[in-house]
Amino acid sequence: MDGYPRTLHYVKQDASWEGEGPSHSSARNSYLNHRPMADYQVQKNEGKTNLIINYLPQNMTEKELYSMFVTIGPVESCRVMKDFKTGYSYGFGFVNYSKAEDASRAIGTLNGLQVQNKRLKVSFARPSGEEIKETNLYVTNLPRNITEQYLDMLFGKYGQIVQKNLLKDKLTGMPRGVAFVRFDRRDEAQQAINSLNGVIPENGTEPLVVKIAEEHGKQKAAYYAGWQAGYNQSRGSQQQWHGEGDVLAAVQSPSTRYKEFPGELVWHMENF
DNA sequence: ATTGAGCGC
Repeated sequence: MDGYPRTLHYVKQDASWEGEGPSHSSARNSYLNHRPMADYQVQKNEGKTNLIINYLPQNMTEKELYSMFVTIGPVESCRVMKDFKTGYSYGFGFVNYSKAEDASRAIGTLNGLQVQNKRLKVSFARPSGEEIKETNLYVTNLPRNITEQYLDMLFGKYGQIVQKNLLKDKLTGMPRGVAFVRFDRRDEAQQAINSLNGVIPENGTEPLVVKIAEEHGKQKAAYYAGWQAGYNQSRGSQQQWHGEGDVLAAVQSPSTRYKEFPGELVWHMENF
């Protein structure tokens, strides 16, 4: 028990929330007309100043984030989470207000705001702890005729699905039988593993494989993207890399990488 | 073999 009531309330929300364009439907289902919001976000918001901002555009900086949120009120600190070495943004961040009323107002006015190709999600940050780690599941051996609705049916009964991504073949557009399902809490994800791993679904023939998604895969992607950005910048985008060997060799060789990608910064009022 | 980015110093 984390001390928070699990009852869900319903809060009005723009019906057409999407993380990106039509081809990216992963975030869609979590943001239907009435988005469930846990009690602690509705009731116990007195004294809460710290917000988590999801679906930041890839190139949004801390300074830009600050500029956007300081329009509501004084900001104590502001950060975009990035790969430490490359500076590659993980697409989310935190804004801590000086006053709780401003945090509430920021949710009211900035949640759902379209910024470039993304729609920001603004909500109260939770205290970090074990119960909100390892919530993202990697699922394989799904039936090839799988739909998002069926994914919801399969996984939805074990907890609140925050986000899901049904992977499709790039050429044919057909489901690959692979999906990611992110739950709100660790125990929900674990319950889904316990109940569904090794189970053959009604319209399937193979036993599902359900496990915690690897998170270090993204480190490599960040490295790759960060290196590519730096490389293209210094070479005027004229040359291409040819393979992963080239990338790793370049990253590991002595360079000014750390100057080009200073890593994480926290912006405070005194920076302005 | 694992996406885009939902919990950090």
